[in-house]
Amino acid sequence: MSSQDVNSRIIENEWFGEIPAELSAILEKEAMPRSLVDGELLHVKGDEAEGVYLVVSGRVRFSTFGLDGQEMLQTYYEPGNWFGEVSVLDDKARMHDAVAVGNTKLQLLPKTRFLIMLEEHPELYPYIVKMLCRKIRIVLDVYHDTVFVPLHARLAKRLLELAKIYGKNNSDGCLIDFPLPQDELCLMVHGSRQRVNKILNGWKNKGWIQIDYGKITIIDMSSLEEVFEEY
Amino acid sequence: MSSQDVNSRIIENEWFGEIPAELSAILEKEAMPRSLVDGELLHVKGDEAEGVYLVVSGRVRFSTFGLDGQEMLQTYYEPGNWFGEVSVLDDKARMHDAVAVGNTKLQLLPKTRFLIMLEEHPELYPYIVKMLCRKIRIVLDVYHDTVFVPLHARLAKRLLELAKIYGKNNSDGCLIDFPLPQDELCLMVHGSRQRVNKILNGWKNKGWIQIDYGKITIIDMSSLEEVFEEY
DNA sequence: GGTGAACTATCACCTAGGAGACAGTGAATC
DNA sequence: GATTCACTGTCTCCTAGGTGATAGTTCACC
Repeated sequence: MSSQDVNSRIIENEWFGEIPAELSAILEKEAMPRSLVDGELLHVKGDEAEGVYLVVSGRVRFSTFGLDGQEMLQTYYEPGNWFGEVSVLDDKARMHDAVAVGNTKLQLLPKTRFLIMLEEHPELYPYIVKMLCRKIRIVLDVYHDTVFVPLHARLAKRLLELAKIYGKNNSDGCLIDFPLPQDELCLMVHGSRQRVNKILNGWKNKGWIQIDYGKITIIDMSSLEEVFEEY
Repeated sequence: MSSQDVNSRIIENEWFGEIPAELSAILEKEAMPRSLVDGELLHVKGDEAEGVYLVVSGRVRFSTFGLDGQEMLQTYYEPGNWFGEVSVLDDKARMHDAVAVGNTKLQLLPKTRFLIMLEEHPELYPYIVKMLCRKIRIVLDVYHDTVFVPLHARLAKRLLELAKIYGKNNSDGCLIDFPLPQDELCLMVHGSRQRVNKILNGWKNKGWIQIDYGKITIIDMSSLEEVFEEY
């Protein structure tokens, strides 16, 4: 809805930078390295939490599945992001499947070490709390959208978000510099490939976007913004 | 999905009891009374947070709206519950509309007082953190359901949850002792009145539930459980 | 005990969007 | 430069579930 919301999901992948030096120092120094090959499963929904992970290189895909095997892509974690705190903080099962995309290096800070760190540095709590609040807002926002906002508007919104995270401006417009086959986009907005393709082509014909093999370039941002603002 | 999940939304309305005596003492003593008449608006989405509220009597309805005015009911807060922490903790806008149902008495603990209390009692942080984690899990779970789970299964799930919260066992079965016109149920599961009615009548004909004016009694819990476990 | 408001029950119809099938096209690999 | 595979483009058909209209019930209140 508001352009404020548009930013929210992006920040999710950026909060690592906000954190006080202490925490990132501990994370980077004390964590144990962990390597995954392309497609390797880090954990599945229901697993117990080992700890908190920092992505060093590669990418981690976070998703859940319906009973019919239908996937819902939650997010990707990129180098510099970290993830997995919720299950550590509340000592409950993981809520997503996590899979490496490309050969991936992580740093694992074990659960107990993370919790001890919090005890030793209670001044970190406000940061943790703010992060959790942000996650609540993000999820509520996405939930709201999937209930109220039609597919084409969700798609527009998601493209704009991707552009903000991965966008590279070039002569044609803003290229989303991320491997983005349309199937992938479908999983993000939870629509069928056929529909998503049709909507994208509609926009292409209007000159709003450019579609290449595995790449999308946004030519007319403001038209896309209108699409979801007026859904 | 799992019966674990079924409980999750209930706990949301029960966590007040888990909180250490200090916090509830402060909340109950230092908060300022606030009275609302039936239907009175406490705040809307986008408002700045005044503080944290404790429900003393009456009920508060939390919901959001789509552009077309379509309502989505998030939850009710009952006497003993408190709400509104997220916006206080992260100092951002409210995410829901809050409306009094029936004449309602609240206690308001102003934002600054709440934050000072946290500074003075950092030992409360773990509780706050766990509560936020629970909220994340609840919202993710509901989100997952609305994406993957068909209406009839969501409805079954919701009825069982309501039965756990408001259920009173009597000779017929488990009466959901809460003003529950079918429109209300529709807002909760986000389905149309006609569909919900049809599904309910299907179950009535199978003898699983009993439908009265504004009341539903669950006769056969396990059949309803199967409905959403096998959706 | 009569009237109106709130609620339940069901029609018939409509629409968004999912599913299957299959053809075309770029791109990677040998 | 031919083969294969991943990806895009478009059909056609199908289904879940929304909408509108309308009638019957229950209740609350005068």
